[in-house]
Amino acid sequence: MASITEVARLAGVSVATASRVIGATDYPVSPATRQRVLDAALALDYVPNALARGLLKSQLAIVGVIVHDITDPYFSEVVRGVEDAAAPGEYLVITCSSDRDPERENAHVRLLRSMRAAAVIFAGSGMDDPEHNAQLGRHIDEIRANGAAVVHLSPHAFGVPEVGVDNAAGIAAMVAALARLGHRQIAFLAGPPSLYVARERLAGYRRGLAAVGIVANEDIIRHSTFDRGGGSRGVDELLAGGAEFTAICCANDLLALGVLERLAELGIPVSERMSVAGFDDISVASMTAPALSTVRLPLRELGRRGFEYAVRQLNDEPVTAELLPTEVVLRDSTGVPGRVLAATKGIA
Amino acid sequence: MASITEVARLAGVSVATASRVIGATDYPVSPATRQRVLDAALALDYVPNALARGLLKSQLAIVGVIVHDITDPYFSEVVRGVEDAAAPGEYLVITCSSDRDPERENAHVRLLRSMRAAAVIFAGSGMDDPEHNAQLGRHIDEIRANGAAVVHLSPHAFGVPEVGVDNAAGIAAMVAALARLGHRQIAFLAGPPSLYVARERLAGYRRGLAAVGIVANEDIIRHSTFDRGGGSRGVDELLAGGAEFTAICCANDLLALGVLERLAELGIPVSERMSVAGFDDISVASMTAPALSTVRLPLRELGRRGFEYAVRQLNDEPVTAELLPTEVVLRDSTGVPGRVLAATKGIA
DNA sequence: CTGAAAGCGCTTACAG
DNA sequence: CTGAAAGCGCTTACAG
Repeated sequence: MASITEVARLAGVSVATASRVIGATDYPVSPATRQRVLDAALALDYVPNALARGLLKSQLAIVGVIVHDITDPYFSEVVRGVEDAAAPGEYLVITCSSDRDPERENAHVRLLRSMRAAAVIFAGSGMDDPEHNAQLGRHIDEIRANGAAVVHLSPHAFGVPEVGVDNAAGIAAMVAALARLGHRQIAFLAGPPSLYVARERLAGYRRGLAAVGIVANEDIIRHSTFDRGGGSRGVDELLAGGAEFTAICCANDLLALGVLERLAELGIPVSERMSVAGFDDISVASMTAPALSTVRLPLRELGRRGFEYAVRQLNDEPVTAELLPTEVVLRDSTGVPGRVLAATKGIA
Repeated sequence: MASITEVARLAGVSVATASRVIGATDYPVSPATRQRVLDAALALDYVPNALARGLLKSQLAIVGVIVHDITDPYFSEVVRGVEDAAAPGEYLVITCSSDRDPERENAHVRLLRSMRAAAVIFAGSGMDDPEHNAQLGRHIDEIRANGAAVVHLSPHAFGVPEVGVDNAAGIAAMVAALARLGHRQIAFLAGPPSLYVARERLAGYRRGLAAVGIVANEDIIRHSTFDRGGGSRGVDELLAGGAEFTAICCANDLLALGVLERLAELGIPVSERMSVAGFDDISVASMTAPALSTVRLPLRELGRRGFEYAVRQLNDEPVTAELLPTEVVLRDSTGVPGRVLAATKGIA
């Protein structure tokens, strides 16, 4: 691969001059000289060595995105947003699936530091794990001290996300929608208790209930993993619990998908006998049968804004945390409990 | 961030010695000295500068994966496989969503070259676009000349994938399965004609038909985009065509998902009146209603093997192209045409 | 407007 | 076993 030295030689100028036209700075170079350098670069198919440049600036034009799992539609959507925002500035994006494993997350962040990534975006929620957070905090301090940006898109150990979503308000809005349909006994599948985002959503559920004057029944609130399996198991636990409920509100869509599956296996018709609501509005949500009612999160936008926030930080521009709006999307998995129940009886 | 110079100073050794213990080479260093360097590195939270190292080797421990769209489950699954295989060797993976746009693809590959990526994996199929391929070919030559690896996971302009899947055999197997169910009029949604992988799959369809002695009816073969919209439009085109068919075989799952949606809108029951088959077995395939019959591709394994192939190339180990097995998975979207048709008539 | 030179943080012959 | 020094490919004061 041709280096700038060869370009300079071919153009008959010094490397300093070559660097000034390649670097596209506003440093004055005579038009004739500039053209000769450009011609030489083209002739040699010159591609600047980003490593050399990065070594000098102690920064590479890459942004790392730490996700739980890139195959989880929530995260791939966020990553796509980051990619889209990063492309114009010629940043490349590195994805790191951590599986919420502190070891993996640390290893990735360390590698990102070693490559002097310009920014690290934590797409997923933090976990309540003091030891891990201490280590993570040290990494983050070093990254920032090095002039790179750190952005969180979900609640984490060190506070509020720089760019996020109002999880509590979103869930509360769904609870309100369910209540408006007539539901009073709304179960909640809460996700992992150690995840800050799950805690926010649980708080939103309680707040939503309180807002419509319903007393929370702890027997129909279940913690779970944040995947389909958790939803499926949640249904079994709820049913085994014996308490009555006409709707299951889930802390994310993956749980709701598992609930839908399990309910189908059990022969319990949705929404006739049971309403089911998700949260996130991942792309599959509209493709299930019945189509899932959920709360739409502007996932791609979240990624995009997250990157833009990072760039502003890099440029020392003023930044303020922002909260993106959520929206309740009622599809076919939710319905009126009373009326539909009657219809079911009629059939049976 | 501490540099190796500071580590050396703190340990009271030369940078050469420090480098030798940090670099974990087998170069002999006395145990006592080694320990002092290790202690110093730990005390300073030393993270080696990958850019300096990369500048020397003209190679960074990153692997770029060019995908069509990271939010497409096919690709996120492949990327996850690459990530999993890359983690032990401390490689980071860069994802590039090109949207099958030559400009974007070129820009990404160029950036990957500028960062001296150790490997570039083309996850998606090549396109029949001579101008673009010429440019791409130049990039690939340069990358390889630079000692980096290039791997294709799907057919491309320059030949067969280094690690791939037998698309034609896979589709042919599905056609055989459909024929075994009794279908004789099997429509085919073929995807974009310019995509090499789509051509392979179309060839597989023809071969599968021939194998069971069915003469292909060109009226029920339609090209399309490779997304849900293409499937939906395909149904309309097929229906408008007037030719009879009892099954729709799709060149990928996304098309099949669109077919399922459109058929549901039209009130045509699957599989009672129409059998639908996909290809890829992306995770959603098992979650649709009815669950999609499809051909399973070992997507994650494809990514994993692709990376391993790249590593072997980097180490100058002997490599041979490999084809991963596919498997027909019959779920609920396919059924016997005759029998079910009769049942439908009985109801109607 | 142009160029010579220092230096970013490493690794690796080379010498001892 | 240890260290001094060159050099990877750039950018950027500094001098002219």
